[in-house]
Amino acid sequence: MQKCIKCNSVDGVIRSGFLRGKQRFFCKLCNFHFILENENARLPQKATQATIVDLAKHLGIAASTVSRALNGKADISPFTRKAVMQAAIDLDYRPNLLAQSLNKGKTNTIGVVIPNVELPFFATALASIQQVAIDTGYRIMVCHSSESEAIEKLNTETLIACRVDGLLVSHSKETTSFEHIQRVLAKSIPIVHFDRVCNEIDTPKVIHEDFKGSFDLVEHLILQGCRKIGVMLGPQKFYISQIRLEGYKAALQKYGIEVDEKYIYYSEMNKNDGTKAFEYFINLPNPPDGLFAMLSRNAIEMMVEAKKRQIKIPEDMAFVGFGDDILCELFEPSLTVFNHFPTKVGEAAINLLIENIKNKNTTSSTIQSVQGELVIRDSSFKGKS
Amino acid sequence: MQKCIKCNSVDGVIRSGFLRGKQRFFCKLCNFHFILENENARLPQKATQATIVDLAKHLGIAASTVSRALNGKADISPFTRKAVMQAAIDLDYRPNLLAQSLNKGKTNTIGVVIPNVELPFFATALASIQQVAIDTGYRIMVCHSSESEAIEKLNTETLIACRVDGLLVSHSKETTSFEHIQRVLAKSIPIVHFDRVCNEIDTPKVIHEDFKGSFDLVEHLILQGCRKIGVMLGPQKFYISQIRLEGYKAALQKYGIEVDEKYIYYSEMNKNDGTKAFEYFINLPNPPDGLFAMLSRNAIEMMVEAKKRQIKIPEDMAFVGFGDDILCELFEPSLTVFNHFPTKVGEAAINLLIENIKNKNTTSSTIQSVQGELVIRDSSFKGKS
DNA sequence: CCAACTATCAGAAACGTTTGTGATAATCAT
DNA sequence: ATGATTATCACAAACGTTTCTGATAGTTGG
Repeated sequence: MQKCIKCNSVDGVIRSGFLRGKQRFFCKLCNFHFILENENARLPQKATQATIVDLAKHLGIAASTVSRALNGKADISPFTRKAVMQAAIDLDYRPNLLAQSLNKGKTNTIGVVIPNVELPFFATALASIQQVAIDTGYRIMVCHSSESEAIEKLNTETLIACRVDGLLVSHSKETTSFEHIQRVLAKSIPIVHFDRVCNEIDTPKVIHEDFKGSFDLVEHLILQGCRKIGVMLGPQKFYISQIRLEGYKAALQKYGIEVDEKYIYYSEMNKNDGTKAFEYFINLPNPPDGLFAMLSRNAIEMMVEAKKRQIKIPEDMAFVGFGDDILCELFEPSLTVFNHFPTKVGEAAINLLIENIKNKNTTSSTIQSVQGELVIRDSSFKGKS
Repeated sequence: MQKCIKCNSVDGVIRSGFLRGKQRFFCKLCNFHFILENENARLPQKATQATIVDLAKHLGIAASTVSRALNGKADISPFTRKAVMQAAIDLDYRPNLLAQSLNKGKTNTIGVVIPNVELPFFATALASIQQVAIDTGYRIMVCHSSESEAIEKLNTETLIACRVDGLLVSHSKETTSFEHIQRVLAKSIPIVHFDRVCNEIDTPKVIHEDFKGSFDLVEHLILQGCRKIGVMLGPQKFYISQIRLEGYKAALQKYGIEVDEKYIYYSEMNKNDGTKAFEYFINLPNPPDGLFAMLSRNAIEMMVEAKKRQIKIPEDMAFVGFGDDILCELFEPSLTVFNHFPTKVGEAAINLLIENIKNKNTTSSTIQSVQGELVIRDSSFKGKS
């Protein structure tokens, strides 16, 4: 029925079970098990990338010697070393980082989880993170969650599956459960939160002055004469929303202004939410004379609406936003903002993480706050100081 | 002198060479070589991450069985499979992607090289690339070159050292030599260029309509009555600069307008180069009545300068730019642009790459052009059509 | 000249997977 | 009951490195 692939005889061949879905045979004559392979399974494979073993064979020496020569270890004669180096160039050898990492137990790679690269804050922070990483010999692997909790969790899994040495995390706006972070901690993988941190878990964090920035902006509005100050926040559960709201309230309290819930507007931080927020505020029985938006983009969207309605800025209505941006500077009127220096935040975060990777003593519960700066511009400045 | 670490005797121990800088000993009694270890070298290591072998030991079966059970292969009894699955949960097992990739010879990872995430075009393109990657089961590893040729080459090396399955490349503005790309090709690693492509090497490319976009913008200016049209480009050697310049010239030619070299300005595409360019143009003996900038950010910088000088836009001077952006839409006057749809470019690029990874038949020299769209706004529209 | 020492290298194990092959006990058919 | 067949698993090799251990030939010193 079936020729034995070893002795070519037909007589002794019997069927012998199924292996991975395929019929298996057994030749009683040569005492050999086999399966019929489909022919094209064994294509030549064209090994394109030279390995250490290739170098070793090429030179007629042991692979271990090649490795030591390449890595500049002792125990190698100058002659051998030179030969190995030359062979590496000739064969265009590149070390396989996968194998190296597997062997060494570390990847020299840092995983970065951010909600959205299209937000200028994260783009800039990311750029600075990458720069520091390069300078310190690390690679980064960036995942963005597109503001989705599910994707954020997926990304975290992926990164720990890739065995990154550490994690830099900024949560999506909809993230409310943090088991994925707990799991990272349980495996004692160093992690640092930045910007959108999670206050329910004890991790090192780098934040900016959310409270102070918010406070300063609102105080500035008050000093410019505003008394009815509206605030546009992100989602209500969102940690940053809460902190910034506290800053807002504190400033009002300092000047004896009562907090009116009607002046607090929560949003999903989507593209045209500023427009919606303005609609809301302007239709209040007693519209605000000052508006503070958590994202400066939203503040600008609101100003666009205000200009459409011939509202004078800043006289009739003043605007301030959180986070600086080229748009804030170039828009007319230019927007008063609290600059939270994304570059500094990124740098602080990765430096803290690298430190934690190196000294395994997991100095957690460090909280670094990056100093920000109030930038007063035309959208709110009425000449008072 | 030195106690043997095996038989604890002192008599038979002699020095025997140096190994990696450390004194080596030999015990003649137990015929054993050894080196003095520093104590803290052998710290417990606290293996935190469970492996397949851990699962196997825990269940008292072979590692291969565990692997097959986890991967849903045949040959596993339902009972065993269930036990393995449960153990995987109990021990919080995560497959080691490094080991998997090393074994399989592929990483399911795509390397992305971009010049700068802070440019809106690349941020948006990157977001769409990541989305497609997730949907198709790939990971991406992003490196940005910060517009530096050296870093770009470094990044390319890193990515091929990580054994990515394919490469998505957009060159830095200063890249003029392409050996690093040649090397990638030599190793037959699939590669796709997008946006800032390299026309000297035969690779699949995804571009947008640089020529047509440029042509349309300039033609639009002409139709609005402009006759002296200045153009602000990137570096002269930069491929995109050349193509867009050709579109500019073609439009002038179509309407019988002579090309004047004085109206061509090259820049480094830095932050305030728009301001410098405007200084240049406005100080010409015969200043332009229309300005076309290769980056819309630069166009807006020029408009800021123009407004400072009370120049009426678009009556006295009209502006257009390449690439759309929220800033273009919100700035006043809003900027006429050629939208080149970064999302589409990113999607097309990664789809093309994945196709090339799967069918190894390297269908190179494919050039896909993503259709763009002229968006006419206030900065140039004078009522004529 | 011989023991002690040195420089240089080879071999093997390990990192965590996947997969090809062989082995065993149980089941089936006659 | 016995030989054919099946289901299930174990074992080992392989991926490309690094590193530990041991082996060899050569060198030194008295």
